[in-house]
Amino acid sequence: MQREKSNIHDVARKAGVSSATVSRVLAGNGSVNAELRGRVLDAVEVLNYQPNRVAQSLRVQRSSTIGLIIPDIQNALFLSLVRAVEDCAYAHQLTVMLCNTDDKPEKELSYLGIMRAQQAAGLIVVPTHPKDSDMLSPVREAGIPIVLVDREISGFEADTVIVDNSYGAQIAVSHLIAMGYRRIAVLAGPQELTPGRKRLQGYYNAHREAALEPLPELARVGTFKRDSGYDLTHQLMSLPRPPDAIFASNNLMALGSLRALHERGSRIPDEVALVSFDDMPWAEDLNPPLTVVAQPSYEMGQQALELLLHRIKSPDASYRKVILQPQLIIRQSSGMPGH
Amino acid sequence: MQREKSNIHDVARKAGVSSATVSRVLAGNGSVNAELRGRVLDAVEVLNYQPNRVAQSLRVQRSSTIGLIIPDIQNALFLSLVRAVEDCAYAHQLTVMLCNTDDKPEKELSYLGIMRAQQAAGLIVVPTHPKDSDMLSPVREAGIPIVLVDREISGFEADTVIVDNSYGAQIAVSHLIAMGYRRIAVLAGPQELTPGRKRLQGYYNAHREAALEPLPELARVGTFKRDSGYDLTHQLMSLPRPPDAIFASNNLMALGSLRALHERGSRIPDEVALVSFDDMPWAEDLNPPLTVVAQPSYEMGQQALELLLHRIKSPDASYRKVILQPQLIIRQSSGMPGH
DNA sequence: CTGAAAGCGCTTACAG
DNA sequence: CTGAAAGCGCTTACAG
Repeated sequence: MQREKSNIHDVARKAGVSSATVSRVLAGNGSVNAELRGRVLDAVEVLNYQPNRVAQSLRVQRSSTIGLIIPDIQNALFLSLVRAVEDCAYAHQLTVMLCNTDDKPEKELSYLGIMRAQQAAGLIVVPTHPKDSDMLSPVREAGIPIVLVDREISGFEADTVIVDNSYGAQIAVSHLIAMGYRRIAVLAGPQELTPGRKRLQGYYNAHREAALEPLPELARVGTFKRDSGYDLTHQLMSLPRPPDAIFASNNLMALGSLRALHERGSRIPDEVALVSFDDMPWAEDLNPPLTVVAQPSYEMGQQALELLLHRIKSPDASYRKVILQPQLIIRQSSGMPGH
Repeated sequence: MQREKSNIHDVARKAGVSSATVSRVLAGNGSVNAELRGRVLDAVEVLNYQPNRVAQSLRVQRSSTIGLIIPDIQNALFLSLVRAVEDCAYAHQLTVMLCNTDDKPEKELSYLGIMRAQQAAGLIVVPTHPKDSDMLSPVREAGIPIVLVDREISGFEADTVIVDNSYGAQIAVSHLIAMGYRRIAVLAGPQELTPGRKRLQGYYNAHREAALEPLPELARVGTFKRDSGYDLTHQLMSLPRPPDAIFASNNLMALGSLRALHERGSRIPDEVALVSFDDMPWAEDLNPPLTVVAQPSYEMGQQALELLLHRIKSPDASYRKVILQPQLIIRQSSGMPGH
């Protein structure tokens, strides 16, 4: 049982070499005589030595930790994203620091400071606010690469991974139109951020394409939260002429909407259809199974980490934007079995 | 725009004091003359100085990061746990490193090594294997406190947060018995770990209490995964005399079971009831809304962090075990509307 | 190919 | 109350 932690000098002493040589062997930098290398490796083995990452980080001025700054892990989109980032990071010997902002700029700012103090190797961030550029820029200028996911920020060019939001919303709504629905409501997200705005645009685009006049009272703007979807749905269904279909702009809103519809005893999709942006692993088990526009969230995480790794290696390369295609998955909440 | 990162000496120079004084002011250790303190604070402000956490960690031989080692964040139980730990850690100026083991001992071992190299302030771990003591002990002996969550490990006494698993399973199964079900199947988890074992015990206890003979062919042992719940349910329902109720030992198994039942067109709960261990935020929106035994998972995370903080402060205090009570939440999957 | 030495940015006895 | 100095464990020019 090796109680005392050994450091590089212990290894050096045991192997009869200098600590520089130990470092070279372990890092694979520079060439080392085969015999010395063998002695070093033996000593490492015997002492169960593992380099101290903190010391390494201080010395090279960069840690092997990446910060993952997202609104909330309880949102299925980010859940899958987190898993992807963690998987890829693990494969690259990086660790990930999880930061939930709850979409609050002050929390984001706080985390940004911590990540900087922590010398993060890089950051993957879902910005909380259109003006995030002000807090993101100093961090990047301090030498920490940043890749943006899900949302774009004006005045802050950066490596970015997004989904074609307006297209996604459009295929969802077009599908509803094709199924015969004509009074389609939209539960829109915040219009300050790209996903909320683009998805609402997609909703209008689908109407335009079908030469349908969108009904102003059926377009409601809320937040990407469960409660918002819940409240908005109750409002909508209390209208003198309620909608015959609802397009929810994200998974949380859809869940809230579903809850409200169940409370009212609305039959889905006979009385009102429901389609959601974002897939969830349990979407098929909901009542009824939910038609969704799935974002390739796992892939988004993978791509984000790849962009980040590339940026770390080549700080001056030009920025890349990866736009992934969402996909319509038709389940029962948008069928019209009664027709 | 402060491009260059400033260090403690820059601040000291600007304030006309030594770096030791700057350190004292910022850390709040030792008393510092009010005027000097003011000058330091001003300099910090002007230079937008933030102490380098890596250097701090190296110096004090302990980082302000805690490692959270769980099987899989996609499991609703751990999802909520992670959120709780992150919230509390944030309140205590700690960051959390997320590590998914997929219940693979080799991944756990690897992460343990990394956390050690990272000088983690402490670890919250859901052990993957009954023999985990062998890998956990060296880490603890190296000075990193560990608190166990969800599972206990023989030969490794430690601060622990668990739920009363056998009680939870028992109230779930007793509820089914009370509802009139008599052929109750159990989808049991791995018997090597406490949750799987205790929940199966609870299943038997409920039968004993009701003076009912459990039917051997209805007790199936699998893994805590979706596929396992799915496969086992298909097997069970293909029996000459299938069960009239199923108790799933965790949320993932329940989801798999639900899927299988839907595929077979089994009517729930008329034909077969389903009760699950673990609540999920969307359990009420499933088809049908799922009766569950809810673990207070958020609270488990809070408690775990508290135990850890206490352990860090008092390394030699005696170990504490927190046992939380699960709670039965009756929804429609266990009702018998047809009777 | 190898080693002695400097230094990353802090904190904390130690001395005054 | 304050400062000079040592040292945490590494890596990497630099010299040989």
